[in-house]
Amino acid sequence: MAEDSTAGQNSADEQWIEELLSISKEEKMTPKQISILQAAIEVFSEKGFSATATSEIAQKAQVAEGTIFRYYKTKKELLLAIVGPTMSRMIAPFVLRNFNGVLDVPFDSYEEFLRAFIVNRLEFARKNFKIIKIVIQEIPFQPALREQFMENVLSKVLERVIAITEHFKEKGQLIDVPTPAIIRFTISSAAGYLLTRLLLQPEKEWNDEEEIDLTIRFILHGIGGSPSK
Amino acid sequence: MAEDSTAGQNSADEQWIEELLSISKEEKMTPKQISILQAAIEVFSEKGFSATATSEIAQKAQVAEGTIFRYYKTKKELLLAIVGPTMSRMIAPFVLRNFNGVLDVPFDSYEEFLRAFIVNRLEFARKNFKIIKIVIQEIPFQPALREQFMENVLSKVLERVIAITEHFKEKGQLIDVPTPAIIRFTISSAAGYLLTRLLLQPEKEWNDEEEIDLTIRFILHGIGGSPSK
Amino acid sequence: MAEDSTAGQNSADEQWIEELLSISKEEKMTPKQISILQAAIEVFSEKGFSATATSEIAQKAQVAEGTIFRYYKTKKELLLAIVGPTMSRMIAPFVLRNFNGVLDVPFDSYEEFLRAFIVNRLEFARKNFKIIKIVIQEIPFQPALREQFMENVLSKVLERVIAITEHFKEKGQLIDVPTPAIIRFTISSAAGYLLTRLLLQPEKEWNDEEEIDLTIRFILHGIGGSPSK
Amino acid sequence: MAEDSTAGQNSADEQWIEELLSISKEEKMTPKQISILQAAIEVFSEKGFSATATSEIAQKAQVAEGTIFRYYKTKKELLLAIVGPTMSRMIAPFVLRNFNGVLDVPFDSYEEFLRAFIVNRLEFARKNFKIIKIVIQEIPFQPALREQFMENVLSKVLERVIAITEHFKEKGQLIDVPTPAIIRFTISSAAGYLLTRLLLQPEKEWNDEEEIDLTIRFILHGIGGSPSK
DNA sequence: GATGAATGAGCTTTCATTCAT
DNA sequence: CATGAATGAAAGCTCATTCAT
Repeated sequence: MAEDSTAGQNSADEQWIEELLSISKEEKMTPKQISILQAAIEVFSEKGFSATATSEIAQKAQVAEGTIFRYYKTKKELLLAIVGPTMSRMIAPFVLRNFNGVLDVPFDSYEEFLRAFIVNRLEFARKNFKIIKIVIQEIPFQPALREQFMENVLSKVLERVIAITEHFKEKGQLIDVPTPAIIRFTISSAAGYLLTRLLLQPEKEWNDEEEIDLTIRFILHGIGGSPSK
Repeated sequence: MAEDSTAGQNSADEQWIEELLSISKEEKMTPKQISILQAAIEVFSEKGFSATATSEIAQKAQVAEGTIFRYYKTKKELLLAIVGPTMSRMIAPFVLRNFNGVLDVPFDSYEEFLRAFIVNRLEFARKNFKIIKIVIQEIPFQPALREQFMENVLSKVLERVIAITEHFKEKGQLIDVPTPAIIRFTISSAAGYLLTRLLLQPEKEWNDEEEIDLTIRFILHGIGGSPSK
Repeated sequence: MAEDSTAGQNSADEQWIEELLSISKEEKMTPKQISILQAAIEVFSEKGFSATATSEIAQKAQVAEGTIFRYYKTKKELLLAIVGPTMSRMIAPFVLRNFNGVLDVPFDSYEEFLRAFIVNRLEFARKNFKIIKIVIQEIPFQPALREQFMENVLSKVLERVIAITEHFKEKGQLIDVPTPAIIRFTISSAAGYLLTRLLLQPEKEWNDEEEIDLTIRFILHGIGGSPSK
Repeated sequence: MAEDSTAGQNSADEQWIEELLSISKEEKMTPKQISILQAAIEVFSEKGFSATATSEIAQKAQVAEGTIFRYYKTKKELLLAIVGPTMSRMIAPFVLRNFNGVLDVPFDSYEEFLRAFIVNRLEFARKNFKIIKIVIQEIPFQPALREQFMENVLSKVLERVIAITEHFKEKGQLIDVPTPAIIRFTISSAAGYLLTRLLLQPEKEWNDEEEIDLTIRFILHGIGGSPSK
């Protein structure tokens, strides 16, 4: 329905709703807490974690300074509260289909997988742009974050992606190159598009479908011309 | 050989110490100033600019805190003094050969260009790893930095790279895909290798020559297996 | 009687505590804020504005240093908060009787006016001695202060005093000398008494009534002996 | 002589020359030292002693920072070096004629004395305006200064002025009022003119001769009209 | 729960003073 | 003599955190 399709195109500012929903399954959040998180996401992504004053978050959240510390013992804990759940959801599409240990690859071709992967992560990145920016900025400086990322995100994603890659290698859809390299090529190319699309030239008019097609074709066949022929 | 030609380009980068310290160009730097810069690079890259206390820089540089401010009026000025010259040197290999407006492409094949480019930038990134990390971390938050980067680095590099790309497109060595996309694919793939190599898995034993070969082959021909068809 | 009428004017000044603390007018002040102001007045008048450390104010006010800056964003703002209201009250007796534009001179003789004026300002100066000292010390160096003084205090007082002076000149009670000179003579003589009384020889035993009588007689008749002939 | 009278009208900025001459009798000053003093006078009078940085003095004097401390061990010593000699010269006209204890009053009338006194001190104040400003500003805060002023200046001047006053009281030229009061009246009136003339309205066009006449007439006869007569 | 006044450690920056050259 | 690099104590100010209300 129109409802749904437009919902998919929701403004980036509403990213928190989705986030909150996934949290609300665990614990209820008060409106104050929600606006604290909203404000913190806003200011952290704009100024960086260290350069952000809790007083500014409080002001933007229309909340007393003390209230922030009622919910989150320290400023760092507030950071983790924002970034943790989003990191979990980064891997959702990879683990969802992997439950009960069955290695099932629901794609007929690597191309199909690639397209689903890029489209899906583009959507995710669009919705969680600010939080992702925070994650990337702070991972180098927050050991807790890096550890969580390595253990809960990267390793699980890799595990899954390795399986998929080798699945298609066996099917002959991928050339016989070490799996880590193939994964690196794929992710580099996909991430290159996402970054250009959302960060470097966000205001440019993009034809996503076309660009994704180009990107996939590149991943599969490269950019080398065949003049020899 | 590619080895030699890139080595020739490297020679510009090899002066990095002198150039970073701008000894050969503007004024001499005192040992104190040098150790301030070194300490600042160390701590900024380790903790981030905002989270770094000038007192820590002073301590690491074995210098009184006031001494820092004799050389750099503010902490931000110190940041720019570190980052500015390095940004200039990021583009050195691109502008060097572009002098007097002649569009000369000193490579017979795109592959040759690619190899020279990757080898050269890998060397540069290895030597300037910490500073590059600082640049990447602070560009989103320091308008002065972003502006300088956009105007002095990115635009000049792109201008040159566009010329090179279209040169090889005309020679039929590259497929007929919009130039921006080709550049994006190339840079994504190269950067993907550099990041993995230096940031994500720096401790892994890397066979650079082999990996660069793989990466170039990927850029030119992709990872799609042909036999499946 | 002069006594009564000046007492009536004094009543405005007698509220100095409340008024300085602006309790009756704008907002309530906390005890901490009051003791900050009191400590600041003390130390500023004793050491001068520039030579006063905020840490000393904090210590004297039994308050953490940060608390000062909760109430006053900068040290200079604290100065203005002390000095501003007092400057306003310097002119109170002059504007009070000037309401609704009517030029009324509630004194039968210049002598009566003089006595009321000197008594009233002596009282005011006695009560606000330290603040006045601060004002005088800082006016040459604080443009904001000087401007405020010129526009809000001096011009209004002069306007009123000119009117009074010309009123008594018309009545023949004052000789025909340019009004600015007359005002200068009067204020010099009155201020000369106040300064000697409060600043130069504060510990001397003063018979104020007698000295004021002498001063008024001087202003009116000078010190020239008549028998010279 | 013409020499002398024009020398008396020297521009205010050359006040230091006169000062230096009076010092040079004791010890030679180097050009550096002179420009340090000049610069210090300038900046102290403009910003106040405490708010002045020695670095600014050095800069304005075209001298290295260390040079200042070669001549004056501390910043305060520099202040005293400026202010001390000038204070001595404040009393010059009073002590000059008082040598060998003879009480000689070289004036036939108090009026004559007054005129000489005011003209002379106006000239002095004009030449030493900036230094006098510094003296007045810093006396409240520098005990050393206050002590020197009290002992070396005020007491000697008073001693002399008391003698003069009583001389003319005996001659019947002054009314029989306590001498301290008479002195106060005289000095207040004279100082009132000097301050108005040099500080409050320096840019106004003044007819000094006329104003001094008015002031003297005021001191002697007051401003009271004689309508009753 | 929610507040926001209060804190004090710590920040960046200034500055009088020293001293090797 | 003169310099100016170097110092480090102290300045003004910020900010994460606490706690009485």
